[in-house]
Amino acid sequence: KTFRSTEDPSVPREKRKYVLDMFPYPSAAGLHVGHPEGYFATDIYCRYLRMKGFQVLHPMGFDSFGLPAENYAIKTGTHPRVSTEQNIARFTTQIKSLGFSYDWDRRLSSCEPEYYRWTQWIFLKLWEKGLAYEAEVPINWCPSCQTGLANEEVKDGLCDRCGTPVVRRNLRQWILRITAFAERLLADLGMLNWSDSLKLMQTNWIGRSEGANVHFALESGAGSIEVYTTRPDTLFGATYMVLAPEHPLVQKITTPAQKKAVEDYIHAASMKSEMERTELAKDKTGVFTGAFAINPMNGKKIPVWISDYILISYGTGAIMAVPAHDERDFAFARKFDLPIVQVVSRDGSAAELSEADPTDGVAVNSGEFTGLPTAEVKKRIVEWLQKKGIGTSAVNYKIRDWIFSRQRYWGEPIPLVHCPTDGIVPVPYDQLPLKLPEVAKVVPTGTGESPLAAIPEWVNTTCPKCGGPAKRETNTMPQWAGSCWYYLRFLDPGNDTAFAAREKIDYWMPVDLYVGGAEHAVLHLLYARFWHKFLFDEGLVNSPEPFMRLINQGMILGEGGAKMSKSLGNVINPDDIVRDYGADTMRIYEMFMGPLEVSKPWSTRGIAGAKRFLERVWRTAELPLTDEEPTEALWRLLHKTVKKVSRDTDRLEFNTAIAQMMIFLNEAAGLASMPRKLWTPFVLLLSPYAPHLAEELWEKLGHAPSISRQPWPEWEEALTAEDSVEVVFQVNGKIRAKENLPVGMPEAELKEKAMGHERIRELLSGKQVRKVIVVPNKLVNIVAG
RNA sequence: GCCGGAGUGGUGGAACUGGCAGACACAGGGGACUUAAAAUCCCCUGUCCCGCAAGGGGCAUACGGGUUCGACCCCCGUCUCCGGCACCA
Repeated sequence: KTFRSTEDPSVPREKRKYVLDMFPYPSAAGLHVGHPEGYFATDIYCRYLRMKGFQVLHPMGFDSFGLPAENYAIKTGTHPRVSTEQNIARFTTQIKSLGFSYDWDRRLSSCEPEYYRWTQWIFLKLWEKGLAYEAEVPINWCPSCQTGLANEEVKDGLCDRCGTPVVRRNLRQWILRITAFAERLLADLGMLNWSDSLKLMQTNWIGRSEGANVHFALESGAGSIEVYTTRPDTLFGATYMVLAPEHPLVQKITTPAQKKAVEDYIHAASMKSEMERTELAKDKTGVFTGAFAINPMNGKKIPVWISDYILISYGTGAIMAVPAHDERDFAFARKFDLPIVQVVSRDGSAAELSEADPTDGVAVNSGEFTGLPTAEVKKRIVEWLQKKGIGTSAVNYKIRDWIFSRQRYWGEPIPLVHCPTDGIVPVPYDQLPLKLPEVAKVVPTGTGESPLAAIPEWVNTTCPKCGGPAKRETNTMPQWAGSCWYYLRFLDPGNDTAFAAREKIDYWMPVDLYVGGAEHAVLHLLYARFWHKFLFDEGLVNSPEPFMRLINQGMILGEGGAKMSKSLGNVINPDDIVRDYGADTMRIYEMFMGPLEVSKPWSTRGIAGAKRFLERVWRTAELPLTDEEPTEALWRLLHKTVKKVSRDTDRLEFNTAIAQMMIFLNEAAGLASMPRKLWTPFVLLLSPYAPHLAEELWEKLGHAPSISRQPWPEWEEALTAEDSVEVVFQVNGKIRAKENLPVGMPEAELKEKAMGHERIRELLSGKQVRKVIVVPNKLVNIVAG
């Protein structure tokens, strides 16, 4: 069944909602119970919104390019399309069995040519604007996956996908200039309704820092070394310098006596894997180049070293070392017996340091700046450097450009051609999609090149510009390319003249609610924001950000609280749950487990409880219906329930909404006959949560289908308020008595009631009343001693 | 190491803005129905102490302090678990 969503311009913007799930990668393992958790949440929310009169867009698709399919294809000698299609069919069946209200007419799959045509189109736009460039750079190479990886795909020196240690390898790569957007990716986090922890993760990943670039003249007079520092205030304490082994100056400045040692070191450093570098982080290594530079502040001669603790890719690839105030420099100085000079002190006195002290304080040993606080010294030294023309303030980011090419078959071909006369030439837009060549099976090359390189009929082509012989780019795009813009294609999936019509983008975008796992914090969620900002700059979309509100659903853990994993044998298959308990029970159970964002363990007992609740609903529905008025108490309880379920559903607090429905049912189940006036609204409240059951109950009430198109019930505020409350009487903050009193009793009267209470009088006898605090409708606290 | 988040009964969790801690469920105990079992329905269920009982009192939201008439909630310190980053100058 499809819940079609259409654009209706008469619907005001605030009555339209785009609610999106992260589209799944159709793995061979099939759906996992964790998958639907987020889908249930968005589905309940969408059903609720539709009943509240919203126009809702709620699509589903598949992120279907990727390594597992290709690896499986290589192993079995088939085509990845075959297993991908099988997996998609299985996922679709599974998803459909769970009762989601998706608009299936908008289904898309990122590996289909009609889809990746536009992924290639956007890539070409990036290339035209100079945001995609080719370079031979040392990259993270996974020997098992036989492909390069982006920085974001390496965790603890291991391949994020297969856990193999990553090695460094120089390869020609296509790279996207995400760093050009670093400042905006950071600043615009402010406009997003995302969790603070997620925003912080992106903030840290972008890693902005402020400091200065400073030139240190070489003693030989042959130029200078430029460094980046966040602590220009410690310039007086710079007692040596260090270059990254790959720094271009190394060759120029190394003295003949040191040449051999330096070359050996560079060779050894280049052989180290990411893992080795990380593990050896504590033990510093390095070699003296034989050259010296001059500290511009005090004119002292300082030695220039090389070490792999300096990264060529950050800042200028060179540092001034201030061992007194930087841990790494301190360790290095200790190891190689280099001088340590304190230039910042907490109390103004200088003493022997036993470890680096990076905290702010007051300058010491700093010439004219001595005695000034750190912040002031920073400012003045940068001014001084600027005046001298040897330094300037600077900003740096940790984020690197995005290594965008993969040496694999199952991805979008990069639509560029290498021509001997014209260089790099784009495939013309009217020739997109540039389709993957049909192959019987995928064969890895083993050379670090894509399997596409081994298909001469495909590689050899003609140059679109000059018509001469040329070669196709053989790298493909990474898994993340397709997910950078799929939310836009959902708006207009059949469009063959644009990735989406502008009026549809204007109608729906940006996404109002986006739900998915937290594992994409610095991958998909960063990449998609980058592409979206580019499209925004090009005037192709209407918003600077794609996802206004984002929720990360918590993980569903195994029965004991451990992560579900094949090796532990604690994986729950949703098919079994649907078969044994039904989709509605699974929906209710997963939503009742706890807050959406929190990780929580699966419980077979718990799901039995959810089933019991729905069975009880069914039995209650079998009570004879009457048109009589319900009792006052039940009528009030109903209004309270409508209010609470509405409010909680609106806030995505489904667990407490379900609890309230249980409270209502516990009362209503005891009746001898059921007033329609009571039961009809309850069934409506239940319908987003248990749509199958609710649909049946709706018909049982004598209505035509479908309940999903009925208006959401209203409540009367007056009926949700009690007319009396239990007011607590405290003596010195301890509860000593309670009394049922009318709502709204004035403070003076409450105080009188409390003071007059027999038990309170007893406790107060012989004591002096010092103070009485009255909180209307809540409590009276008598302070006495 | 750095940066986050969390810690509440036997279990999952609830508690809105600092105002009755433990809603709702699960598990457990007792009872009804039944030849019996399942299912269902009803009652009890944080913990310790006093009391035959009705009842009363103490202690309890990781731990130790603080602010407040009053703290799961705010502040300081400690511990544990989870997540992220990790030579970023």
